[in-house]
Amino acid sequence: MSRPVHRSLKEKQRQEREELILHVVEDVLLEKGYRDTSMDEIANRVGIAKGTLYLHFAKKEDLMVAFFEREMQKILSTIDQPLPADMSAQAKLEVIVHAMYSDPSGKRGDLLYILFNSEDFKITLKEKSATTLTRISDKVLSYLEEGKQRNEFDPHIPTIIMLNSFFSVLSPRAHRRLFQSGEYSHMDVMRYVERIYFRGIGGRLPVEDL
Amino acid sequence: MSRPVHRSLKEKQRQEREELILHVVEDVLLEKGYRDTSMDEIANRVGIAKGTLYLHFAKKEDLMVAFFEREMQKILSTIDQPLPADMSAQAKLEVIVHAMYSDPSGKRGDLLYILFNSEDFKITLKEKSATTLTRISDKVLSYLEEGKQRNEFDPHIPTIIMLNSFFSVLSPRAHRRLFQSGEYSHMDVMRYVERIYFRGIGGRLPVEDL
Amino acid sequence: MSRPVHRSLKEKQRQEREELILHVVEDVLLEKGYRDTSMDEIANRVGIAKGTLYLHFAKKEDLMVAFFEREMQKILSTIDQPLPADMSAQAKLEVIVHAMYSDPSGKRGDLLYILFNSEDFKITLKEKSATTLTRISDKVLSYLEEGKQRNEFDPHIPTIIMLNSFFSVLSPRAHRRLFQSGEYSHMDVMRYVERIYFRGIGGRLPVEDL
Amino acid sequence: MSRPVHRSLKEKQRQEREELILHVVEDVLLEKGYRDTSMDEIANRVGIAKGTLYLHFAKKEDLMVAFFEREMQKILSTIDQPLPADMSAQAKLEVIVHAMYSDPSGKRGDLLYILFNSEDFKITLKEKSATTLTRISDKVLSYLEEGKQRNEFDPHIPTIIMLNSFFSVLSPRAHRRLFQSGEYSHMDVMRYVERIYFRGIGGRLPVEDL
DNA sequence: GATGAATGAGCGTTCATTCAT
DNA sequence: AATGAATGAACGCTCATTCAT
Repeated sequence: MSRPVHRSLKEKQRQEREELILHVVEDVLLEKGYRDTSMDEIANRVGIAKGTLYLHFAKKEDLMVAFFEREMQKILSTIDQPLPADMSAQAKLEVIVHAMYSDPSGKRGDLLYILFNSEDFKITLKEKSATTLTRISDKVLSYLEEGKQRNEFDPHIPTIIMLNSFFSVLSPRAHRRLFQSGEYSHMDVMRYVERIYFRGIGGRLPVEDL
Repeated sequence: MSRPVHRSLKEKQRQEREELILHVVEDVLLEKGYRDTSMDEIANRVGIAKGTLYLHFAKKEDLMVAFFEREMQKILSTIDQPLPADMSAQAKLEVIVHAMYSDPSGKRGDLLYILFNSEDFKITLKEKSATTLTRISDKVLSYLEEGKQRNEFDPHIPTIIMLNSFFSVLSPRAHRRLFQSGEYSHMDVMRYVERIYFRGIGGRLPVEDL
Repeated sequence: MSRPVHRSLKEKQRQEREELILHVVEDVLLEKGYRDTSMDEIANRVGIAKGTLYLHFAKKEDLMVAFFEREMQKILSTIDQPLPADMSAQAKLEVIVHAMYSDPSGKRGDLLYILFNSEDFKITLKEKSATTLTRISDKVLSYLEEGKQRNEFDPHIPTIIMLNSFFSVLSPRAHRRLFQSGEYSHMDVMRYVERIYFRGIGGRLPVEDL
Repeated sequence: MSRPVHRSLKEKQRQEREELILHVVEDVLLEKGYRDTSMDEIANRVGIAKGTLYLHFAKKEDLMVAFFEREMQKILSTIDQPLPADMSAQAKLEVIVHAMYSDPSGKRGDLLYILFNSEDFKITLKEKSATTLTRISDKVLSYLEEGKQRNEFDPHIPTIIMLNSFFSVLSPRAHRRLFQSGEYSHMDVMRYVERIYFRGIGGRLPVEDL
């Protein structure tokens, strides 16, 4: 029975390294952006030879796709759970906002930002991992529709425009410097921005403001 | 006394060419994005030698900085005129929105988008041309403050957060596909997004919605 | 006394695997040529690890040398049997031609072709396995000499030139497309080419042509 | 009028260097074969930077195609002149043989040999420069047909097989070592091989042999 | 000043070979 | 003995920058 153990050990090590690689990718992406992230630098930082990197991911693009796919899966797994039917549409959307943007460092949001804005890469990635992205986007869309039907949100604004605004206004990249300077916490900033967005689409104000 | 004349003639030609170069940069940037814009292509399209390009701008980055600097100066010159004191803060901000994003083609907005998103380039650029950007930003900031004092806008939201949201939500890039698909006009989209933003910060709804 | 048995068992397995490897090499060589035959592919097709391949052959080149060496040994063993003394020199040479080039598929000829033409590889190979090649070549040489003495072949042509021409004109690779297109059978082509060669060196025409 | 002069000077230098590059390509190809000829080595031997090589030829393949195209054009220009109608077919073919294979060094033949045998490269090249190659081949074909009609050559042998044999038997690569060892001159070897070929296809013997 | 030929560091990718297990 | 993960030198190619003319 030593074989399976051995194999799963190897497999475990492999996955651990893959994790390590993806971790480094995250760092470098955040520092340098997509185009300036070189396979050499990733390999060096991981502490492996460049060839080894290619044992895990056959192309740079594959590596990046894997990275973002994983990132989006994390979000999806958080938001894919059914929410109570009596929950307001806004509350449901707030759950999604937190899944997407509320990690302590604010990295998640920055990465999504890079994903959505990385020039040429964007197109390819969207083709390859459209599914996961679409599923997230569809979820948001359905809650926005629901909110309009329930008269939570302004029915005069096209849902598709609400959807686009959801992703652009809530992206924390824009607000990055604020919580990096320490003036506001990441959480504070997100709360204010949510308030702007939801009031903007006709939603209610948080209780504390009444 | 022929020297000064000669020199200013030369100088005029020089500036004309610089204009031409920056014009071409706009085209190529919009077509290909920052990273895929090569010095070769710019020189070719302008009809000058690559070396000549480097007489005007010592580095690719300098060229890009100059381009965006000029772009922001255009905006600044439009919004720098004093507005009637009895104009509402929101109306004043709408003037700025239109200066920034409302050219018929939507090019301006796309360029600002490229500017704000061009990976590593962004950081450098902000260092070099912070002044102009700051002056635009200060203008927006002062109108936001004014609006809060006049009770047009929600005083509970920090102005700095309103400011950041102003730039992120109103960026038309996010909505690009919408008016490129023809579903909505550029103007329609901007109107809806403005509505979301201004209502979001506590502003009034446009008259038509009352 | 169990050791020798064990060892010879191991040895037998080893040789069987070596056979298997060389078989696979044949396939891949024919499909891809020398340079595009990778150690990875060979190991995969054999079903062993790449490291194991290197236990048998220390370098890619060694593997190739071994393969061609064996190929030539096969030819040698066929042509090494003594032929009837009253057989004409031409008939004897035709036996060799058939040993070298006449397998149903035409594979043998293609392999010799690859051997003789594999760019840099050729030189090294000739050094390492000159012996077997020389023995084949000597056989041909002796029959050519014999034919000249018996007045079968033109005594004015240096035997060494006859020898070189023997290998070049009879290589079926040159004629490959012909029998691959189906216009002529492999056998037809070989017969015509033999006719050209033997008449060329002064030999008789086949009976059917008289 | 200095401009045209200047330009043609530049152009001249450009062509001179292109010549130099193609010369180096010839050397390296003969030494290492197609696959082992690297752009780095070519550039180094020419004494220019790698990038400069790419100013002349956009891809390795283009460089190789250019090289072989030029080589074949040389042959074509020699054999494309009309020959006297009363010349025998064999004499006409001998003109072609000399054009193809009779340079003092025997390099030409070796290069054609590399061209015809360079594994993957062959296919691409044949596509790109099929025309020139076809024109040479057609010329040979037409003379062979002519010879058969005039009863110079054996009408029982298919012309296409004569054609293939023409290129394979007369390739001097096979005979390289002979004249490299000094035993026979390049010219001697070619004369003997021609004799074998032409007698082989039913042609007459040279006068000296009667 | 204007040119554009020349440069060379850097990129993503491959693969024969090694070596810890 | 057998494995296959790991290596790293080498490849073809690009492009911002320089510099002789």
